[in-house]
Formats: sequence, C-alpha cells, structure tokens
Amino acid sequence: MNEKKKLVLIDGNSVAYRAFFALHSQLERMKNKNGLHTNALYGFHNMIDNVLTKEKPTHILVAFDAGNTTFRHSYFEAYKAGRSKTPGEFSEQMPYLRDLLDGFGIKHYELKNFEADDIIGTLATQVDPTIYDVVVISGDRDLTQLAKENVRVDITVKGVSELKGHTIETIQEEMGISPLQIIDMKGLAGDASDNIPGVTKIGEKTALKLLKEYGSVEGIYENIDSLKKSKMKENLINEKEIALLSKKLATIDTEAPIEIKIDDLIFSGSHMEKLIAFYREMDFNSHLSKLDTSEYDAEQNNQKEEISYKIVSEITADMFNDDMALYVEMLEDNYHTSPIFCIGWGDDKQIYIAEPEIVFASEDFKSWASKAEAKKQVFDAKRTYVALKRQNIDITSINFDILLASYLLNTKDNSKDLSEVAIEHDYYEVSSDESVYGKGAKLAIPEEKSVTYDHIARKIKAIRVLSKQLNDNLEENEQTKLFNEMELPLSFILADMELTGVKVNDKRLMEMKEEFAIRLNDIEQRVYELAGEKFNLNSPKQLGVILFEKMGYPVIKKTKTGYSTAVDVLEQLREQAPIVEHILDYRQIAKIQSTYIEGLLKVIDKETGKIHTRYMQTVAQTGRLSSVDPNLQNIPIRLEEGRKIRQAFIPSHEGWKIFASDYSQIELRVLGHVSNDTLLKEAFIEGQDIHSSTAMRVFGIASPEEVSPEMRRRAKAVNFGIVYGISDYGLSQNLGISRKEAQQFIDTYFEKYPGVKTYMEDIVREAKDKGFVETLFQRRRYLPEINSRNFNLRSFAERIAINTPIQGSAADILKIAMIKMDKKLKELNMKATMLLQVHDELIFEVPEDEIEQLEALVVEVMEGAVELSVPLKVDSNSGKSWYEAK
DNA sequence: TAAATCACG
DNA sequence: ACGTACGTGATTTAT
Repeated sequence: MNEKKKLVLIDGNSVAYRAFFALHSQLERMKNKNGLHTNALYGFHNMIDNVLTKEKPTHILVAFDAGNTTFRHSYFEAYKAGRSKTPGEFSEQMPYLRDLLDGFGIKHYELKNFEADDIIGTLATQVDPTIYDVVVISGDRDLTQLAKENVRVDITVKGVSELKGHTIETIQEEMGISPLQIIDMKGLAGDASDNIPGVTKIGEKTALKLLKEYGSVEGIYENIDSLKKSKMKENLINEKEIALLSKKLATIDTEAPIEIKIDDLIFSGSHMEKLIAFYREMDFNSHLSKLDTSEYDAEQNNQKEEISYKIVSEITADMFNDDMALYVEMLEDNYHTSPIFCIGWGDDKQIYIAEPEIVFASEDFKSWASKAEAKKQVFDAKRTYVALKRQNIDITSINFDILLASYLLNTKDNSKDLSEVAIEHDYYEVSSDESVYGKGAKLAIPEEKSVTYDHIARKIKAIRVLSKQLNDNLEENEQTKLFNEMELPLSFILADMELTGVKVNDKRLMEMKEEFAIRLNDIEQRVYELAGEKFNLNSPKQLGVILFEKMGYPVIKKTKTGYSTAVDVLEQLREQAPIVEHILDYRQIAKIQSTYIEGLLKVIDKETGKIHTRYMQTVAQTGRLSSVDPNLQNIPIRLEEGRKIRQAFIPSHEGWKIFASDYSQIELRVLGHVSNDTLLKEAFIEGQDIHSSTAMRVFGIASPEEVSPEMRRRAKAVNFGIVYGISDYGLSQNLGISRKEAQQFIDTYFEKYPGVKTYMEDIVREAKDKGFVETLFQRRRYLPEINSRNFNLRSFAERIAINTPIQGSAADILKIAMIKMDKKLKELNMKATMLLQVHDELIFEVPEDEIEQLEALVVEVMEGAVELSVPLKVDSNSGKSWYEAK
C-alpha cells in the first residue's frame, strides 16, 4: 500500500511575526552574546520543531514575502499601507531565520513581486491531490481560503505552538460558507490589517448573510435589483468597483510563476552540524543540551553514499602517484604529542588506508612523501608536516590545504573538524570526528576498525573534491597569491619553529615558584586579617561580598552576575581601602604563579627541556597568528615582577644569545599608508616620535620639547583609539576623562588628520557595499552585521571594518618578513634560528659570532619586506635570555 | 560550560 | 538615542 505524501507549507513572515509578539515580554531577556534579539527565532524554532514531530512531512517549504511591493500594489497603491512600522528588533532576526532553516534542512523560497501566500497557494493548488496531503501554516486567517479536500490550513491561535486547523468542514460549520467564499467576504467586508477597503458599513456578519443568499460578490451584483431598498444597497451599488477590487486583492494567486518543483521540497532531515552551530550562535543552550547527537549522527551516517577503499597490509610503489590527497589521523589536538593511529592517501580513482606502523616502515611511502614532483593535498598542512616529521619522514610538495584555503575564503570557516569545513562548502559525505570518535571522557578509537577506515577514506575523498573547488574559489577572490606565496609556505616555517622549540630554564622557574609561594601566603594572611575572615581570594564573587557588603566600600561597576572586582575598579578604591593594595598584589602574583610558572613547567618537554607551542594559523579573524599549549605570545613584560619570567627563556646552545627584533609602530604606519594622510605620513618619513607628534597636533603645541609626558600619554591613547575604530566613550574610559573631552580630542584629531577621517568613512562604506573588508594582500574578513538594524551589532562591525585592514595588513607584513627571513637564513647558511613570533616581533636564537650579521639581515629583510608610502622601522636587541633581549 | 579576570600585541 | 574601544589564550570559580 502506498502511503500518501505530506507537504507542509509555512508562511515564514507571518509565523515569525507571531512568534515575535508571542514572546514580546521576553524581548530584552532573549538576546545572544552579541546583543541580537532572539525571541522570534526561538518561537519560530519551536513551531518548526513541533510541526516536524507532529506532521512528519515528506516535503516542506517555508515561503517568505519578497520586499515591500507586490503585484497587488500595481492596481492598489495603498495595499497594506498604514501598517505600523516593523520593529527593528524583529527585522534584525529575519536574516538568521534562513540559517535556522538551513540547519533544519528545510527549503525556503521567495519570489519577487509576490507574497508568501501566493507561493503557498500555488503549490497547495498545483500538487496532485491523490498523492499529497497538504498542511498550510500561517498566522494570517486569509490563508483559510486555500482549504480543500486535501488541504488543511493551520492558523496560530495564541503564540505559535498552538494551531487551529481549518478544513472545508470546519469553515462550513463555523461560517456557513466554503473556503473560496472567504475571498468574497473580504471583498465585501474588507480587511483593516491589509488596508483592503471593502464596502462601507458592511462587516463580517452582513457579508456572510449576503453570501449565503447570493454565493459570491458577482452573484450579489447580478441580483442587486432584488435587494430591498436600504442604505446598504446604495453602498453596494456605489462601491461596486471597490468591492471587486477588494476581492481581487484578497485573492491568493494560485498561478504564481514559481521556479521550484515539488521534488525540491523533499525533506530528508536536518544538518546537525549547522543546527548546532546555529544554537551556539544564538545561545540556545537548552536546545543544545537536549540534542541526542549520537542517534542523529547514526542516522546521518547511514544516509551517506558508500565509499570504496583498499586496506593496505603491504605498501608497494605503485600505490603512489604525483597527485594525491593525504591524511594522518590523531585523536588529540596537540600533534606534537598525540599518537597517530591511521593514515590514508589516494586520488580520484583509488583510496588506500593503512596502519601507521606499516606506513612508517615503508621506504616507498617515505620517498613518495619527500618526492618534489609528487603533489599532495591535505587538511591542515602544518599538522600533517609535524606529525610525519616526528617519524623522521620529510613531507614536501604539499600544494593544497583545504583548512587554510577555507579560512582564507572566510575566516569563520576554520573548524579543526574536516567535516564542518566540508559542510560549509556543501559537501556532506564525511562525518564529524565527534560522531566517530566521541568526545570528552568517551573520546576513543572505535573498536571496529572499519569504522575508522571508512571515516579516513571519506576524508581523503573530501580533500580531493574540495581542493579543486576551493582552489577555484580562491582564484575568483584573487587570493591564490595570498595562499600560495604567503600562507602555505608560512605554515611549514611555523612547523619548523614549533619543532625547534624554545629552551626553558626550569630550575629558574622552580626557584621563582618557591619565592612566589611564600609571598602569596604572606599577602593572603594579611588580607584575611584586614577582612576579618578567611575566604577564597581567587573568587571574584566571595571577594565582592567581603569588599562591598561586609566592608561597605562603594560599588563602582557591576558585571552580569554581581559586583565587578576588576583592576580598574580596585584601583579606584585604593585610596580609601588599604586591603585593596594587597588584593592587587595577590592577583598579580597569583597570575604569574599559576599561568606562567606552573603553566610553563607543565609543558616543558622532559627530554629536550624545551617548550613547543602550536601556532594557530586559522583562528584570528584579522590574519594574525595565535599561540596555544602554551601561549607564548603573552609572556609578561609590562610589569617587572612578571617580566622576570623571561629570564627562563634561554638559547638552546652554549654561547648563543636570544635575539629579538620588533617593528616600531607598524599599525600606525600601515594606517599612514592606507589613509595616505599627509601629516601622518610626514611624521614617519621624518622619523618623529609618533605619539609626541600627535600630541603636538591635538593639543596645539609648537615644539616637541613642550609636550608633557601626560600629553604624550593621552595622545598615545588617541592613536590606539584610532586604530581600534574610535568612540568617545571608549577613549573616555581609557583615559578617565569625560566623554565630552574625549569627543573633543577626536574632533581635533580628525581636523588635523583629515586623510584618516576619510579612510574610515571610505572603508566603512566599502564594507557596507561589499560585505567584507580586505588587507593590503587580499586577506578578507566578512562583516555580515555591517548593515544590521541593530545598533550594537552594526557599530561593532563598523569598528572591525576600520581595524581589520590595519591589524591584518600588519600581520601580512610580518608573515612576508618571516618567509623572506627563513629563505635568507638558509641561503646564507646561517645557524641563527627563528623561534617565536609575537605579532610585531620575531625572536631568534643566534651564535654570538652571527649577531652582527643577523642584526643587519633583520633590518634589511623586515624593513624591506614590503614597499609602503611610509618607511618601516625595526629595533633589535639581544641577550643571554629573552629578558635581556630588551 | 560560562563568566570573570588578566597576560600579550 | 542606542552602549563601546581591536585581536588573542589560560586559569579560576561557579553553575
């Protein structure tokens, strides 16, 4: 027996609007971390969820209105006029509705000049009634006119989860007319919400009475003479045109020129990864925890198409050719330490899977890996390179990295999970690592080996397919140079830096640890004395109670959950609260102790006494690197106590030195270049102290000598503010001045540096126009919120539009310098080695007798890395430890 | 798992 | 009028 199919058609705008008002009381409570309101999305989500469970549709579509004008406006301009303006809090949620539907795997559609009703009406009418049962869902009663033998129309009653079904029978029962007569009723009675006029003095009751007698609007006019004389008859006669027009307006078009076919609407389940990402973005935590991912994954995995591969127990040379994908599987993130448990490689014809012992013992594999003519495509080149290097295998000629490419195409598409990256590029044939290996305590290699093998084989295929696709995309964006000449070569340089590692004097750290332990204990006792009780000093919550409740100090700032006890707050209490001094001391030292001393001691490689960080090349949205496990880009320097940590970073060879070179004011120089501002460029060209120079302009000082330290400090803050996409409030907070004063500084700055002002206006306009900004080297960052109706989101995007080309271009420049530096060091056969990168500086270890040469080389390479309209400047220092290279 | 805090550029 | 500086990662407490 053939079951009937079920088509569900949802009126997106109307249901979302209902959801918005149903949860209107929650409006301010329901916001995500970015301040986006989520009440309509939440309500809409729950409605869909209910519908999917209850109706179990085989086909489903959400239709949207397209724009504000429809074909109806062409014969009645005032159609839908006089509606109150759509609230911004609602419209800002609409774009995300599409994401939600994509997650659910539900097709959505809109058609220019037509309303959602018309799309729904056309589909509901045109599908074969012997095959399809149709359910229409809307918040708008007009749609009940679509009810038929096989079409039920559900209208929201209250909220969106409670629906009332309308069929031919119920409509007949309640109103005594057929669904199609609802149009006639509107023609007579009009509809205030759509501004459909109707005939004067005729309301729903009267209309129904007339229709029961005469059947339709036309029927009434055919029999108009038989009506007895009345005011109503007069109105009907006078307003015949209006009645016919009203009917026309209320009629849903069942022959709209839609381009979708019923087969496009097949519902084959949700895309869990997308849905989860949506929940995360919207902070729908209850939904996140409710998901039974394992069950879902299993179902999804079953839907994937079969993949064939060969399990290899003996490797032979004919298994390799000059164009293949390679994947090395490890369970843990840290590829410096994680065991390798499976390896796959292959091309479009054949995929091979093998256990690592077999691969590592194979000379054929090794020579293929190191063969220059053999091009390899991977996911995460650096990870692959390091993992093989640990086995003494040198891999060369990796010519594509889909992770790196994906990140360059959109910095947001940077998941460490291959399947997530694949899904972003509409490739669904590979499962998530989590669904195969589990997570947290359950993370493990599957008992059944074929599960792993199948998974790796799918990864190989995905790499093959996506390498071609993403390479095309890079070309379309003119980013191939960025990929081939900057990011990909850099990833191997970073790999070498990570593998080299940096030597750490653990004895020195342990000495410091003991010293600090004693001091911490002393301070702790002192604080307890002053507080009159013991408490956990590391708990901001407990500290808040002591400070602001027990001791009664004034509350200066609050956080989401209670009193703020951050430094700037404590500093304001310093004068009146002696205890605060000790708390600040404690905080400072506790930070050094836990993060830097204990933290670093934990990650020193026992064998080599070195630390091997991992540079994340696809995380930072601006193009910068980041550093993890441990983070070596935030080792203390500003305060002397913490700076001493750097004494523990030493050269790995006797008689060598640590050598550090940093770009001076690189971001402001980049700003000078991109803004082409005369004064700003001049300051750099003439080698002025940039902050003093700014102080002179902004405070109207004649000579550099007259700039006081305080003025320079303020000017420096202004310069920072400019780079960050300044606001009066931000600057006022930073400088502890009034907003008005801060605004004055900004105004004066823009007066003196009009080029900078123009740059900011231009870049924001360009971002609004194109939806993304670019660095000097075509690195892109998309700003989906730049045109948001939400002030917060839009303003944030505008500041990012200003900052990213500056921070990102500076990052590009240092990356170029690193590549050139690496090349030079090799060419010149120097022993000096690049160890670390910290955003605007490079740290090397170098034999004593190479220092001079290195110094000259660094200046040549870094200052000459790129040609800007302002000079680049580098400062270098060296010493026995990182501390002394200052 | 989130929030608060603080280290760096 | 709206509420805020840009980019990161690690540790701790609390839920």
